[in-house]
Amino acid sequence: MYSSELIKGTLKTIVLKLLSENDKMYGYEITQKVKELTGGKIQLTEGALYPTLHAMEANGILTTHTVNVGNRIRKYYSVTKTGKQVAKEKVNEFEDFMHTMMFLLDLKPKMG
Amino acid sequence: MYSSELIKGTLKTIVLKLLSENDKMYGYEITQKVKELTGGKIQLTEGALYPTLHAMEANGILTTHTVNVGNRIRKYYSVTKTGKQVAKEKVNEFEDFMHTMMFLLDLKPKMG
DNA sequence: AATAATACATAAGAATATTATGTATATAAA
DNA sequence: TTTATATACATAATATTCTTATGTATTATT
Repeated sequence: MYSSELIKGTLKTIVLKLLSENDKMYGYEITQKVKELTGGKIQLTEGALYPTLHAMEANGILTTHTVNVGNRIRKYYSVTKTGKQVAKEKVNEFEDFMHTMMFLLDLKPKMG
Repeated sequence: MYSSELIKGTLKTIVLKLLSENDKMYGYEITQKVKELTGGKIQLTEGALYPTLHAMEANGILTTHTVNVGNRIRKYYSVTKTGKQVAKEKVNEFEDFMHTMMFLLDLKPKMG
């Protein structure tokens, strides 16, 4: 598990990337998939995930449809056309940022 | 310039890395160095930087000495022995995190 | 019967950053 | 010469984002 501050700001990027590759996923499924894919190193909390999903739906980035599975509710999220664009931009921005950070963190001292 | 949420949580890592490679730097110098090294893509704000520096000093990660340059004050920060260890850990953790994120973001869809 | 897993949601509080404001000197431009 | 920009610190109000806690409810496991 990474320190919480490290992961801040990456939640939307992670969720949008996953959703843009799997045409529908529900909240709990997203948490499990991320946990599985990262070997438990990233565990999304519900308190962070659900409000973010709601916000992205309100912003037209995601759409939902609710399904009853037995007696339980399952709310599937999908990226809209706009959402796909946002997902691409987010991922591109993050990759750019990672390169910048790699440069910064590998930086040799510049004396004087 | 990156979206602000993207940079959240990386401030300490950036500052500690820079300070662990340059045995002393002052706040304004740090903002300028980061701006220069990232081609303006990361611009630390004073409102974020100074409180963080103060906190790290209070935690024994940094030490300071103040110098008068002309009639202006300049407060130099240096990493302590503890701080060097923390810097290494922060950078290592970030590199690990970046690899995890690269994997996640390059992820191919797993249908079914 | 009790616990863990599935599945949603929200509220209180903590942490971190943005934006705005303040002080003050030094330099460059109009 | 006065105005704007750069240097250099600091803090307060606000906003954002996350953690932790709480709540409801079903299903599966021990």
